[in-house]
Amino acid sequence: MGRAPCCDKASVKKGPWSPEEDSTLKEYIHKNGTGGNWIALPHKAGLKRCGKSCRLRWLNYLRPNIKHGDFSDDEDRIICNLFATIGSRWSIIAAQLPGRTDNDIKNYWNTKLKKKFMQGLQPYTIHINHHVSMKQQKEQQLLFLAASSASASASSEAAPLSLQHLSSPHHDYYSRHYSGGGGGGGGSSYGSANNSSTSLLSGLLNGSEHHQTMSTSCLDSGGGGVYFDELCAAAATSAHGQGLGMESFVFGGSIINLQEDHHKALLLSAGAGNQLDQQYGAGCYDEVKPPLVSLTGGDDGAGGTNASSSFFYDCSYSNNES
DNA sequence: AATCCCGGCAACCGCGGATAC
DNA sequence: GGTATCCGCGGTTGCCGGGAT
Repeated sequence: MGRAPCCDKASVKKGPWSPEEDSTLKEYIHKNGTGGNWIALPHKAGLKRCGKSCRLRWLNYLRPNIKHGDFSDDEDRIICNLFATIGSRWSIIAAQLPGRTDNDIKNYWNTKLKKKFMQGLQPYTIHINHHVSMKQQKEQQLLFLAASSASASASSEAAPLSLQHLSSPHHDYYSRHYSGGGGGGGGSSYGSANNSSTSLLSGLLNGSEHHQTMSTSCLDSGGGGVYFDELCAAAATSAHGQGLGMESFVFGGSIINLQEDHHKALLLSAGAGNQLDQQYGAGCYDEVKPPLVSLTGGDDGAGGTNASSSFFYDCSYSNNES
């Protein structure tokens, strides 16, 4: 059975909003609020519009403190970083940019920023070597995009600061345990994408071809924002072969031994991501035996922790130019 | 000057998830 | 637990204006 339409399409007006409609909607919401029901709102306000249309108009144009156009370099950087981390989650990206709407950012990305971003992009291919679910394939595509985007940034003059560190890695093979702040509030897939992209990023920057089996454990406590810088810091540090010993990592001032304190490490990584903001360059990783790569992600420290998903890939990635 | 093409952007559509009943 | 409804999101469409021919 199909879903009932939210309004009578024959009797609602479509197309661009007139100034009169704008002021009617604005006045109504200022006086009465949205009432928590967008479907009923146009009727109450005396508008011949669909509730969804009213909602969109209000959120994107009429509500206070909306900014349009003139994206700053900082905003560009944030958008690029977040896109590389979580993909086209425009609402999450918009949440990091006060006054910007998801639609605005989406349009800006599609029309301008993407081209800027893709300049200098190296062609890479990821080969999935065994059957994976559709969801996993989707994530894999996201990882590819994230890795590609990050690679492009690393070679661009306008590269995000965090990514400018990513060059000439010292080791022949990276197989590490990353811990960084991930995407809070969004669920497991963000954590997966974040951290796997970090791994792929290291690999892509490292050389022409690698084969890994990746086990991605995702921790997410449903907290606040997305902190790609932490991932970059972790990736940057590992790319330069810095940090403490290979058996341990620093997190929030504590030295964590991964072999002995694995569970604690996971909890910490999920709950202390924000501390990496203060310890920007402190990479958090541990070397494990190839071909197993264990990746953990977390959020920005808000709320509790729960393990939300775990899955495996067997994939290789190669630089098509080599 | 007229036409075509293209980029930018506002708005719509359809889907998935959340919630109410 | 099942169904209906609403909300929010991301993808897509289509209009409009400006530049090129």
